[in-house]
Parts: sequence; C-alpha cells; structure tokens
Amino acid sequence: MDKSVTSKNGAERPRPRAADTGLRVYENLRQQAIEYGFRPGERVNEVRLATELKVSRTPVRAALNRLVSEGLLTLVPNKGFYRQPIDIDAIRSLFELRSAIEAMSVRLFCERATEEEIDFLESEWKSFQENRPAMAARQIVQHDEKFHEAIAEGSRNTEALRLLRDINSRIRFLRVVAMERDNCKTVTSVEHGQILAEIRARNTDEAVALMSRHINLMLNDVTEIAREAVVRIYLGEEASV
Amino acid sequence: MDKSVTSKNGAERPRPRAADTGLRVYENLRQQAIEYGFRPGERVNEVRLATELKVSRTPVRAALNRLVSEGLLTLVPNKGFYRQPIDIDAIRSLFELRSAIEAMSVRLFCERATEEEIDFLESEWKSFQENRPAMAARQIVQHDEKFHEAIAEGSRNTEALRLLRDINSRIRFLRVVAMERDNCKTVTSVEHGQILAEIRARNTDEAVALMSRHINLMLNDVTEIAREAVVRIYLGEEASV
DNA sequence: ACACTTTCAAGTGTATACACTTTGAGGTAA
DNA sequence: TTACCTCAAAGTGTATACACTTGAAAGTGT
Repeated sequence: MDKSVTSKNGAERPRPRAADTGLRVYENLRQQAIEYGFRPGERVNEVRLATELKVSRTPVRAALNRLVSEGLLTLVPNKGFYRQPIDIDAIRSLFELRSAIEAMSVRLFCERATEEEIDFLESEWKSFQENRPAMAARQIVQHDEKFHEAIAEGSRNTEALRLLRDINSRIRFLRVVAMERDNCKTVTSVEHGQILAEIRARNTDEAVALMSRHINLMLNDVTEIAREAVVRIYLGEEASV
Repeated sequence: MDKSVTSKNGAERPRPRAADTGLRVYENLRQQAIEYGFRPGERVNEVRLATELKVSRTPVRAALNRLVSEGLLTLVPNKGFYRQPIDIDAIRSLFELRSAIEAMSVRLFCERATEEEIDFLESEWKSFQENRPAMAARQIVQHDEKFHEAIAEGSRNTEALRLLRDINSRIRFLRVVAMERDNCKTVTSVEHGQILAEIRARNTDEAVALMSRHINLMLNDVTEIAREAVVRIYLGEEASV
C-alpha cells in the first residue's frame, strides 16, 4: 500500500498530495492579473510564480494559457506571457461593448424576469443604498457589478452573463479608480434606483435608455481615468516597496 | 516514435529540434473542436491527440486549456477535457448576443466608417452576389461572416470584432446546416444588399433595424436547426468510417 | 443469480529534465 | 568612444517520468 516511502538513505517525506492545485493556481493568477499584480506590459515570470505558489511550472503554464484566451495576457513566442497593456482603444471598446450587452440584458430582463426576481433586485438595491455611505470604492464597484449581473442573469442569457463577468474583470480596476475620483459614489445607486423603477413598471424602452446612459457616462473620460489608473498602479507598487 | 535524429556523421542526436509546434497544435485542435471533430459531450483523449499530431501531451494540454476559456471545451477534474455539448439554451443565447453586438457594430460603422470602407464592403458584396449561385453552404457562410466582420472592423471596436469571431466559430456549424436547409442562400446576400444601401446613405437607424431582423430570423428555428446539426454530426461520423 | 471486493489498464495531473532562445555583461578591436 | 563578438545566466518550450484517479472487468462469497 504505502510504497511512497522507499527512501534509501534517511527518512524521505511522502508527498503532501494537494488535491485542487490546478484551480487554486488558476484563480490566484487570474486575480493577480485582474488587479494588476502584473504590471501592464510586463512579462510574467513562470518560475517566480511557481516558487511563490509552491508548485511546478506546469499548473502555472496551464493557468496562463487560459488567461491568454480570456484577454488578460498575451503570449509572445520564446519570450513568454505578458500582461496586456492598458490600451485606451481596447478600454473604450470594452465600455461600448458592455453598453450594448447590458442594454440587451435589461430589455430581455423586462420581458422575461419574474416578479420575484425584481423583488430580489430591489432588496439588494435597498441594502446597497443603505450601506453605500460607509463603503469603499472597491466595495461599491463590487455591489454595482452584482446589480448588473443580476439583471443579466434574469435575462435568461447565459452567454451574456458569462461575457459580462469577463468584461467586468477586465475593467474593474479602472472602475474602482473612477469611483474614487468624484461623486460617482452617489450617482451609481441613484441611477440604479431609476432603472429599477422602470423595470418594475416593465417600461422596457425607458429602462434600456437609462441603462445605456448609465454606462455611457463613463465613456466620456475613459482617457483621463486610464491615465490615473496607470499612476495608481505604479504608485501602489512604489508605496508597498 | 522518432525521438532521435541521425546527424551527418552517423552519431545520434537526442532531440530533432523545436519549431512552431505550439501554434500549429492549437489551431489544429481549435478547428477540430469547431467542426465537431470532437463530438458534443465527448471526452477528448489527450494521448490520442498527441500521437496523432506527433507531439507530446504538453502542447496538447496547453491548447486544450485555452479552448476551455474560449467556451469550446470544459474541464472536469480528474476526468479530462470534454467538448461542450450542443445546448439549445446556449445557442439561443449566442444568437441573441450576436444580434446585440452586430446592431452596435453597424451603428458605429455608420458613424465612423470612411467612404473607402463602404466602397470595399460593396465590392466584396458584389463579388459575393455574383458567385453565390455556385457556392456551397460552407462557402456562403464564410462570405457571410466576412461581410459582418468587415462591418465590425469598420466600427473601430476591436473587442467587438474579437468577440464576433469567437461567437461565429461557435455557431458556424449550425449556420452551415441552416444554410443548406432552405432558401437562406438567396436571402442572405439580398439582405446584405439592403443593409449596405442604408449604410451608404448613413441611415443609421434603418441599418440597425435591418441588421437586427437579419440576424433574428434564425432565432425562430434554432431548435430545429440544432436537431438537424446533431444528426449531421453523427451521420458524418458514420459516413467517414 | 447478486452484491461486494480486488485488480488493473487507461488516462489525467504534476514534477522534472533538458534543449533551445533570449538577453545582457564584459571583453576586444577599430 | 563605439561597434561587434563571446558567452554564460535566465527563462521558455517540449518531452518524459511517475503518482494518483477512474472505471470496468474479473474474481469471491452468499
């Protein structure tokens, strides 16, 4: 049975046998990529990551390969994996895309959602509304994403939900920065309330219009936000060193 | 099984050499996945693929990992990679999603495209129009995708283009089946012509409306098409054996 | 016949070995 | 100096070794 202890000289320790290594590594690296633990344009060092996570390069490379197809990294042959740089054009594209998807989602939500789902959305919004003053930008964004994802879920379009989550993780950092800048903190939940009211009344067109405007607001100063995000990324690194 | 190579002087060298195997394997497997070389729900056998492609399991697994994040495969721990089954709900979702994205694309195209890009679109359409009678369903779909991707490209939204390509590869098989069914062959290019006319006149709203209708047409009988696709997949396998 | 082990081949998941590529430092010559 | 060469360290890409898991067939007892 126990054939692992075939040490010839001295007591050799049997392997720890991690069970869910792959998933753990993937989620860890994904989080690091999203939060710009890898700086934009930077090459990610496989061996360093492997030693940090106490695994071999194999599961690390598996995760990195998946992150390539998720748009977070790129792979340059014989050079390695690179964190996707902050590209204003790509960011603008993502916001436009999100606008189109969420417009569709809220339209389908109006058509397909049950009253219970609307009730749930409203209760979530109320608790958001109450706790908002005490929340950090990071948490507000998190709640904001929840709200929008709940709509996507109620739209009965699984692919839209999947895509929305992917997009959100790619622009999350920027949105936190934007949220910290100015009065977005109050605006967000107010607008959610307005959208909710239109949904409640099943006024599809009005809900769609509000949603589009809600998202397009940020499109205007994407450039400035991106610039501030870059500062934040490198400043954060400086500060922690 | 050739793990060594005889050099000029007759001595055996341990390794042949490295090439661009990674990309080759990835594209090969991606194509197989798209065309249902792996049958829906089937587990893909890594060792079989590796021997077929005359490589080790390493680049095979790298490619399969990427295909997971592209939505073509799923990974079940300790079991392996499985081709995503044909799920009516997912397919309907993809068509809805495509409708939303392309509506956005054509709107932005109307606003942003140069006259030259419209000229190009028109010339492409004309050649499509002329050759259509002699074309197989497969080729028609290919041209159809080109037309839509050209619009996405002219919309200056790189992420929409990327996403559209991903979606297209996931529903291509179904669209070929649908194209073979009935008179879609003529309808497609006619509708493209109408859309083109509105684009030429920069009638944004009309172009968007036509595009939405153009895509939503197929939503009606997705279920029937999917059923026929399944038959085709398994019949094709029988025939080739 | 049936339920329950045992066994083992097939296959996945991770670690490791090793060749190839890139890169940068140091040395040499014009 | 500057351009060029050399070479060694660092790091990627692939192959392979091997432990673990799964699944199913063969065996065992009732």
